[in-house]
Amino acid sequence: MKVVWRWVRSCASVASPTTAGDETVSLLNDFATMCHQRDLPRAMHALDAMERRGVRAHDLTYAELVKCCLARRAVSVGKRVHRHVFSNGYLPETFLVNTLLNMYVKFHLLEEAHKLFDEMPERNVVSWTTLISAYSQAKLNDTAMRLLIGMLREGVMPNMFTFSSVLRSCERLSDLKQLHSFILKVGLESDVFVRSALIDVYSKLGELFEAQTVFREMVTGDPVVWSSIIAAFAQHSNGDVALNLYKRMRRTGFLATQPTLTSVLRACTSLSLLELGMQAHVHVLKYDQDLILNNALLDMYCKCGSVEDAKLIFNRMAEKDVISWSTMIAGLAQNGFSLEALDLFDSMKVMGPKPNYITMLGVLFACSHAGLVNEGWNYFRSMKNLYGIDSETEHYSCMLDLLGRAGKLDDMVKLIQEMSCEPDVVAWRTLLYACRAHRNVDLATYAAKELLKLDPQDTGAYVLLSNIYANSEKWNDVVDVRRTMRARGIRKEPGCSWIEVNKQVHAFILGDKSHPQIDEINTKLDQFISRLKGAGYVPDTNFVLKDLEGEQREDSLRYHSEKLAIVFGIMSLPREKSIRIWKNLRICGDCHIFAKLIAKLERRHIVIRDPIRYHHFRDGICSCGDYW
DNA sequence: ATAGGGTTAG
Repeated sequence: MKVVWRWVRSCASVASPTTAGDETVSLLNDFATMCHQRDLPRAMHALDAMERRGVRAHDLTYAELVKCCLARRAVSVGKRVHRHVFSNGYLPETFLVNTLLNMYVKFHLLEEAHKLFDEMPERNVVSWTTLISAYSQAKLNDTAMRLLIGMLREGVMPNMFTFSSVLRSCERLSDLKQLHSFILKVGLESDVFVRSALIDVYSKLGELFEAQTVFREMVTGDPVVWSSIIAAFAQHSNGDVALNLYKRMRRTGFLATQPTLTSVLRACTSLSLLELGMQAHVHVLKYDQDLILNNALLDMYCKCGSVEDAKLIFNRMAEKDVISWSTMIAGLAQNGFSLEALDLFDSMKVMGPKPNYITMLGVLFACSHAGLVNEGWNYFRSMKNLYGIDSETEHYSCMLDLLGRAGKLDDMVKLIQEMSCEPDVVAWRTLLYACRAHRNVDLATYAAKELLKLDPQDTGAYVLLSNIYANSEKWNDVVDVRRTMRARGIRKEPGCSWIEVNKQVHAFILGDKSHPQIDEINTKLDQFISRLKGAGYVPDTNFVLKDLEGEQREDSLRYHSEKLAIVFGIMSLPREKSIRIWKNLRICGDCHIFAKLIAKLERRHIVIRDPIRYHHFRDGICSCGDYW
């Protein structure tokens, strides 16, 4: 192939300025000047004249022209230059073809790029890398990986550019390990682009430990490598590690950029650290035009239970995309403002972007938590027609939740049967929850069995089933379930509540007495309980898992972690501050009543965030309307 | 002539 290529090039008739006439010389000079000045119209005019005379310019000049087309986003002009460059059987230098290749890639004309790539007689590392990076960015990962193999087969050695591109197309850990050792062998691991890509991909494949190892081997500090590792931990619910890394990064002397701040906000969000999030907000103010950063800020305020601040930001944002709207709609719904969420969805239909399937999850959630069964059905049924959104399992789960809360167990079964996709763990679990709330033991048993078929390790299924039996006093069945759990080595996750006081997080775990002030908290809790009992509080033992009687049953409720956290909050925070608690399990009915009464008794605003939603307790009532 | 980090739901 190489021989033919040289031969063709030497035979092509090229007019060079030294042998051509004066007019041709000035024409070519003009052309070169236009190209360097990026004057596209006049350059193309000169090109017309050159074609009429059958002369051509130097390949370097054409490359300038192609870059000019790229900058002006002139697709058809670019294609004309492509034709001209290859006219009369002439084969341009590889760097010029690479420039054309790059142009097609940047115009997102992948097919054209690949066609040109196939026709190239000589392909160097830049040609391969340009194409690989194009496929990688288009998420056509298989093609990108196949191209890397083709490249190696032709004996072209990948460089750091190739690796940092192709790594992002690595979907299997085995491939990644192979690539990684190849990178080590050729000594490219110290390139900062390669390092940040390695961290990214290990993180994407859930290998945080490996990501951290790659990070630790960094010698020369680099802001993007820092940002990659911080994002890795923030995205995998290791908010505390992410925040510590961020502190270290700042100490090392790197400034907070938009991506790092976004990850910091996400970490604050997952840890419910409103105070710290507000501190980060101060830094965000520098970048108030950054859409992604504003979206993260919006989410932080919603998730940390401060909808008012979220609304202020939402209304002030100059640019809002589908994520901004979805975040705000879901945020309102989760905080108990379902009707406001649906109003916002109405405005979105008029003046916002097209809703996506996540937006619809927020809308259905709002209906579900407001008990709006008919509205929910309407939204669910019209999704496909109005917005072309297919119902995924998540949408079915929302609908099931809606029906379950409304006690429509028969409709739930019907919906599960007509699902277009296979019912998943969440669907069965939702049915199980509804059966508990509405005391349907037979259906519950069926749902639990289906659920355990899909996932025999589902702790929740055993606990729910056991609770349902306990609620209907079927103690023998309770014992059975617990025996199965023990046999399969399954343990109930202990209830855990956290509260932020003076920028420090205090954890309360069921049965754990390690908090330094635990005695004081317990005494205070006893006082509150007797005062509340005087005011008519009756502990609701329906939520006790154990087969115990009287005092003891009441006792195991007494130590629920959220009660301890509430009492600690009342003790440590001034009255004007909201008591914000987040917990790992859903709040039980007894703690819910307790929180309502204590909020009234102590004139406090209490916010409890569970894995699904928020409860704002104020003056004896909760924003969820006792419906959760 | 070719390469990097961030946001909604689950």
